[in-house]
Amino acid sequence: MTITLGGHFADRDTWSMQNCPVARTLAALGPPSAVLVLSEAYFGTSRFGDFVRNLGMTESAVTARLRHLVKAGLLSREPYQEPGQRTRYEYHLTKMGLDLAPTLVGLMEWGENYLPHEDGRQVMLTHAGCGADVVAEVRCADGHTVGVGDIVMRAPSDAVDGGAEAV
Amino acid sequence: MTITLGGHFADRDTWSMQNCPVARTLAALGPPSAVLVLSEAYFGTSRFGDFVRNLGMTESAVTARLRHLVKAGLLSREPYQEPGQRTRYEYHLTKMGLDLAPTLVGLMEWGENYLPHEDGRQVMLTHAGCGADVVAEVRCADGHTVGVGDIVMRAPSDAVDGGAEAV
DNA sequence: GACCTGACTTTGTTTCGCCATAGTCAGGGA
DNA sequence: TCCCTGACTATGGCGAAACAAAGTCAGGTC
Repeated sequence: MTITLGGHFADRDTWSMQNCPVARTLAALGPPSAVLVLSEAYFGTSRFGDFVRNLGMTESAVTARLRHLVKAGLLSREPYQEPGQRTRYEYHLTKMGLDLAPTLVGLMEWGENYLPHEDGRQVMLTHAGCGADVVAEVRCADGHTVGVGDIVMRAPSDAVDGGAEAV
Repeated sequence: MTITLGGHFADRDTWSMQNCPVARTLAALGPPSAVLVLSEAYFGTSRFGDFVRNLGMTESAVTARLRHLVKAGLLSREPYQEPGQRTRYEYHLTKMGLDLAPTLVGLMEWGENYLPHEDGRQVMLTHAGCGADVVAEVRCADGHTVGVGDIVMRAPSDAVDGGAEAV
């Protein structure tokens, strides 16, 4: 079961993965440790020392990751100042960073479902509003849950053609 | 806006990212190139030579990535034989691999939304059943769309307590 | 057995990322 | 200015990953 390649993408041999959107996103993110830094930001961590302590990474590695994520626009670096102390900076998720929520939630759920901690599941994500379990899903704009086999990949111009066919 | 840390996770200083589910998933996936290999499998590619050609990676790199993904259970290695030819192997997504769809779709959408190709958006994912656009979303079991700020992270035992409070 | 060739292994090189460690910078207060 | 210390820089070492290139393996057919 795979994504159906339609229109422009129907012939797999005629297009390249080079510079595909997934690759572009991965470049913006950086190495796996960057994903962990981003996760940490999702958990509310914003200060340098806390990232270092919570992630168990060295200061130089955290510095490099944070810098890259700020440059990529996923985090913003904002000054703060405790009374009587110097100006420091916090790292906050930008809208760009927040929009990776399905990806992050998907990674977390997958890990809990397939590679649980030896003591079993450790993390539940729930909806503050209603208490129900939270997951990342693939859906369509009409609200259907879409399996991989029901996904069609096309070019924007192809989509227009598809609409014409529906008429 | 971040995930709310509840119950067991409320005090950020008392738990560690070490061996968290996201980290476990990332370890199972491997380096960014492994994500591209997995994406390729989502596009329907299954044969060694096609992975190599479509990804523009060397044979040895593809070999290493495929082997790791098979070992992690995301891909299965299945024999096939064209008439008059030797037995070869195809690499197919397992259920474990398929369940990373929200993550993969999220990466793709994010890339198209924030880092479009110079010629603009290249990829549209649509629902074969109704033609509507497909996206990865964070939702709760009751069907609500959940923003990051409305996500509560708790331990499974906490969730039980939460239920008691609701009563 | 020889041949074919897809798939994989090996080797050397380069690059990158992370670590440990030492040192420097920066922005306040005293 | 000095002191403090959070944040960052620099350096050397190591491992992983990817590449280029060469070589080997494996499962058929003839």
